[in-house]
Amino acid sequence: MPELPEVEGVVRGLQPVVTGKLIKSVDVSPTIIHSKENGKEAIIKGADVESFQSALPGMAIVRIERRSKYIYFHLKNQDGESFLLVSHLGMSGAWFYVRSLDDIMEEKFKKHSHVTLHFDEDDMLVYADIRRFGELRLLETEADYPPLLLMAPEPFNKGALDHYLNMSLLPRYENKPIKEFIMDGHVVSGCGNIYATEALFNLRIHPARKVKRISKERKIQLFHEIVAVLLDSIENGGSTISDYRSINGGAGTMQHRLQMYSKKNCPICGKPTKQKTIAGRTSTYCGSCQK
DNA sequence: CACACTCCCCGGTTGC
DNA sequence: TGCAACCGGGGAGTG
Ligand SMILES: [Zn+2]
Repeated sequence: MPELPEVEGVVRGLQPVVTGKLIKSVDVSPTIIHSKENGKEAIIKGADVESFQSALPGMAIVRIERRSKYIYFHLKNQDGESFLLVSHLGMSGAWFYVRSLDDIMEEKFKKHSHVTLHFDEDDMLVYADIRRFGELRLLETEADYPPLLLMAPEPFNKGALDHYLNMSLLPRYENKPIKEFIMDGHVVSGCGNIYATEALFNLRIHPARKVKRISKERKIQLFHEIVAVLLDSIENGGSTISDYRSINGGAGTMQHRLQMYSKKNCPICGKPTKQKTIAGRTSTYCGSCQK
């Protein structure tokens, strides 16, 4: 599952190879066309296939950046007008920069290639998504899709800590489990199940502890731990678990450094770890070490 | 208006 | 070998 570090890895992989490319045409898989015809918002969101497909040709990719778990492709058309192609990888999305679809080595991704941006006959960027939880949106600005404006600041930016502390005092959050709180994209950008699990374990905080039962000092420590874990993961290329792939199917090594996520035994005391569903997500923790 | 709750989107994986 | 249940990021809809 791509979280902030994994998306950062994808963006760093994309930047040198597709910045400056001019989109000549766009292919959409029959599967997606079929779903869209049945009224489903399959991958291509907020637009029908035809308008998405006809809008992109003639646009150039001028810049690529990560914002939370989203990839922003900044585009410019021939008249110099700016657009934003926003990509979220969902559970199983991946980008492949290839000469042809056959260059996608893993069959399960090749089989689920859904959107192809063609730059030339043998030069293309392919979006593959096994479970189709990902999304692509063509906007003029972020404001065209208001949820983007509600995302928490980037965790590495000044202001992110204060934002998080302020949110922790709101009625809607004070009774929430701390794990649900830090995984909420309106509170912290880009922290999903893996890194929330790690940060809480590293600080010995029980994932179900209520937000209001954590001191300000402890909350500050936790925020800094989340940042530290995210940075460590970025340095290690992210965690390659199940369907996450970096660009062109590459793998990270952070999964080998995880202490608690998907572990059977606690690395501190050796007792079997516990599992609890918090906010609909499986949460692994040590019942002895985490309070 | 704020909040709580449910549903949906999928297919690989798991378990009976 | 078959098949149903399970899982999950995050928006949208309902009450
Ligand atoms: Zn322990």
